[in-house]
Amino acid sequence: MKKYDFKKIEAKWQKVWQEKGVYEPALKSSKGKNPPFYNLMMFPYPSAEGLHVGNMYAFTGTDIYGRYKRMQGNDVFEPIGLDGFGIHSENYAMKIGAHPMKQAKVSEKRFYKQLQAIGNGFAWNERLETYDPEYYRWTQWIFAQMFKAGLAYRKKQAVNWCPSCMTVLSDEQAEGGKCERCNSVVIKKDLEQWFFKITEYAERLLQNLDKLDWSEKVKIAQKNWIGKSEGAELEFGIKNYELGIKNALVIHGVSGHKRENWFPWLKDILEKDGWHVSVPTLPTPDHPKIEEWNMVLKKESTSASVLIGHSLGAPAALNLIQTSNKKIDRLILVAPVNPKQDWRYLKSVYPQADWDAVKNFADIKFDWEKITKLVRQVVVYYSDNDPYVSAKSVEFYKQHLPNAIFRFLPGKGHFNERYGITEFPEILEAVNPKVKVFTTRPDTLFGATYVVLAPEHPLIQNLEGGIKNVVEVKNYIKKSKAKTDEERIENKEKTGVELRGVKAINPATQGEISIWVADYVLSSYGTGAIMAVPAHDERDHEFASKYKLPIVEVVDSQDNSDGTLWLGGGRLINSGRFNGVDSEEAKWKITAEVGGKKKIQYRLRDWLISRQRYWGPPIPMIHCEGCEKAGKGERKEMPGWYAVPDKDLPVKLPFVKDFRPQGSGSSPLAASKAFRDVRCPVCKNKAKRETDVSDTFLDSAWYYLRYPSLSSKTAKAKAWDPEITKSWCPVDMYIGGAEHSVLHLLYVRFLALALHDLKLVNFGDSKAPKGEPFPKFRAHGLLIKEGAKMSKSKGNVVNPDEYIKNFGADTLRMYLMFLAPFEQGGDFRDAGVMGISRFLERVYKFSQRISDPNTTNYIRIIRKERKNSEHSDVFVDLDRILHQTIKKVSDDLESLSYNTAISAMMILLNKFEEKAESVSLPNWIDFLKLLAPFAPHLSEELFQSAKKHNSQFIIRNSIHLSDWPQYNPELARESNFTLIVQINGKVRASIEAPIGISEKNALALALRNERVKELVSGDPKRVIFIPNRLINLVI
RNA sequence: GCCCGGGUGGCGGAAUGGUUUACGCAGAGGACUUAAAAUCCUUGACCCGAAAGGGUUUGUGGGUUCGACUCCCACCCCGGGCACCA
Repeated sequence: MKKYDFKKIEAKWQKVWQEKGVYEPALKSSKGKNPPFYNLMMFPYPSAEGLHVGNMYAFTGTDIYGRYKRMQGNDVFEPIGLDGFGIHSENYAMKIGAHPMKQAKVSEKRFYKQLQAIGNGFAWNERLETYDPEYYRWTQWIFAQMFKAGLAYRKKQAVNWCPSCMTVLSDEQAEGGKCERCNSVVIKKDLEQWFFKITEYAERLLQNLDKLDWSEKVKIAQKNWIGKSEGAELEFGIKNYELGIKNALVIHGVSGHKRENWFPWLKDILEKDGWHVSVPTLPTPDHPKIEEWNMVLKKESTSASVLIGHSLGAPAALNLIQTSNKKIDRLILVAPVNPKQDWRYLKSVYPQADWDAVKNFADIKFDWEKITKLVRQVVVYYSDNDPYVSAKSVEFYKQHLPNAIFRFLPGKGHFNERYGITEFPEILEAVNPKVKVFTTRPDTLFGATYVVLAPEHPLIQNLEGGIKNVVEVKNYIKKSKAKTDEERIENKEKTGVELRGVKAINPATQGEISIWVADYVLSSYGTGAIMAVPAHDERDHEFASKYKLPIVEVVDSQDNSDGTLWLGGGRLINSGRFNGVDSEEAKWKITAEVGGKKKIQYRLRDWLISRQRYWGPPIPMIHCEGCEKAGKGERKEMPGWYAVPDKDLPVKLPFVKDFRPQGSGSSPLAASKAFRDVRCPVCKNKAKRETDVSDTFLDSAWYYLRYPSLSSKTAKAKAWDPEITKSWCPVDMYIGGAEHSVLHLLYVRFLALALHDLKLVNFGDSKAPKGEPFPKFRAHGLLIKEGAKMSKSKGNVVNPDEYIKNFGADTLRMYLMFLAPFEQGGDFRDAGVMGISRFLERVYKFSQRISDPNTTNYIRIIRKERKNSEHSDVFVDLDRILHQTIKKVSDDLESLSYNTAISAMMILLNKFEEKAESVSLPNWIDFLKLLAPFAPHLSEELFQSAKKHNSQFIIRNSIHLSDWPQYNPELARESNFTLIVQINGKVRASIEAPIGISEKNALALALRNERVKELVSGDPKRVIFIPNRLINLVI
């Protein structure tokens, strides 16, 4: 008898399959006979010595499904490639002291060899590697498309920075605030970064989830990550002036007029909020005389607490203050002219005005000391391109008003209509500051006893003049910004500082409440400010308790018996307590009453694309300073920026010797002048290349689109062929690890939806919403080893090569699938491998027995002859269990319940062995077909040898291209079953009974049973009969 | 803290509200062998019992039901994800 020589068998068939192209689908021909089925597994990243058994687990599970689909008559496409760009591979190269570009070639060879060895039905002609310039050319092209569509932008953001490795870290690498590699504490660093606007797609990404056939836990993870909350945005007024009179006076400049500029806008808004605003037209706007102006202004100013002076109105305002000798809360100077310095100049640019008159203003003598005493706070707005105000003038005011707040707003010119300034929110802020908060519980507004701002909140700077403890506040902000994530996590105790001297107004109660700055409020979520309701929010409660802030409970209108305090005169709204009921009605009622609005917030942040690393696709962007200055650029809002033209792609990653991350916060590529310095694609002057590379997740966000088109004629000219994409996408089945639940799987979906909106792809049928790349996704579980997590430090990492060498790929594949449910993951135990090894050994032996004419008499019996045979009962039996197994295995394959499918095959083999002489060749071939997806090599070998012994079965060249066994319910039907007899719910007997027995007959049968007779006397009180299962007698 | 997933023999794990423990591993007994390995056969939750049989048992406690691993409520433990998201 021959031995099961798996080494020989596996090598032989792998070669044949590849030569015959068994796994190559008809990608290009649109008239492929079989329906296309795109079966995809997440491709591996080569960041270690070789493939991990976890990869093997995932790939095998996917491959089995693909093979099943192929035998069901689909044209299955199952490609493989390497996600070889990125930090994982770069770090590995550094670790072993290699250059990533060279190491990539080494890993490539090794990984493909291993991938070959597991015997998957990969379409080897369509491999791709993300570091191949022919691939990343299109990754860059996609980036450019995103930029052109306004979906890529730059902003400054604090990123994770490891001071010891001197590099930026991704969030995944900065786990728990510590560097993954060197364990040092990660700090934050502000850097200009590229982002993709994934937040714009938040709602669609969320809505579509319901229509996707995905593992539930992954959908839930994505939902949580997107983090939609519905709530309200409410405005709290701020009182930061001592005089408390809502009365403002606006003073225009030369030829200014109250109907011009932002004056009407400001007046309108302030008056709605109960202010009195006067914007007088001064008597001689084109021939300004200070005496005349003062006369008019004095009348208007008697009750003003805030003075606003624009242009020449600024010195007018200053003069008014010193002559009227009255206390003023705030003085706001917008583009303040200094006549002493500017008048000759003014005359030259605006000759129609009477500038000799303006000269009068130059003679004003300012008593700076007096002014400073009379005005509590001065705010000055100025810009860089103001033709009437020189830098010297600004300097002049800075010198004499050292305590004023100077706010520079670039590009605003002279702050009038000529520069598009008809609305001026910054000045509104200064006159009448408000703070917006986001809350999901507006119904608790009556319990809001203080307001908290994030340290980065811009309002703090605005209020500076009114804050009495500015130094303390500034110190706090500095400290919390320097805080590491680790400190924020470990130092759970909340800290904060009150902004003394300013108060917020609770819009429901009109009561004054304190304002705090505290780092338990995040600047990146909502408005960066909250209303604190300590009675109904644990975090606020903790903070309020620590700083002795009032805690006011909002109670139900039916229940105010416990002496609850009230702000705002005891208005009651319907609301719950700490974790109590909150009614939707109350929420929106109060929101409307205080003039707030409904608001939807997402937790999702924009996708940070830049990496200051070497091993990735260079971001294909060019920055031209000349164009920026001229206000030119590919997109209006980003002057100076151009995408690299398509014809210049790819921007090849140069080989640089020192690829290690720099300490400077820029990529190692920045050091290469040859790479960095380019010509502007538009003005042809000197310009600079972006030197950051893009995130690895961008590489893997579109690979599935490239695979089917790789061997088409258009592969060189296009990222993908629209025709091919249309027939092969979306992916029919996608399988991968749950660890990619949020990042990879969300990025791919986002990019696909964006590409769909840009009309760059067009797929999606009834299976899923348009543009969704993966209508069906299943997450596999995690493998552990002998009850413990696999890790290199423990030395318990399973090396798949070893098992393939000792037991064969088929055994390893099958054991991996048998040890636990695929989607759950399980425990790899060496002892368990033996069980499968034995099973395949037995399969091999049984096959030998069938093919040996000396040991079997009935092997060639076919159906017709069997009917009259003396063994016909046995044949019926065998057919029955075979067809039951066909059903079981088919159903289990569909639901990826591989472990139970294998167990069913074991049961079948046991039965075959028991009745070996009666097993027919067709029976046996059906068994082999069931086995084929799991043990592709062995089943092929035995199938081919069975073919030799009987030519009457039509067999195509490979078992993997043969038809899946047809389930016949007639043959699977049982004739008898075990009737369970229960008495009072307890099993007392089991009797063999025919299927379909009636209740009456079943009862009679039960009562005839000896055991039952002993226990039952007289008629049972009640009989419960479950057809074909049990009968329960209640006595 | 929140959100998932799970808790069944010595172990990995099966089980449309209907015989708990399929299949496999380990164990015990036997056959073959000088012997061992390999292979094959038998056995196999626990307690009482010589046996027939009886009782107990799916993390804990309750509930619904003729009947609960399965459904409901409360709690405990383990694994994973998110984490000051207002």
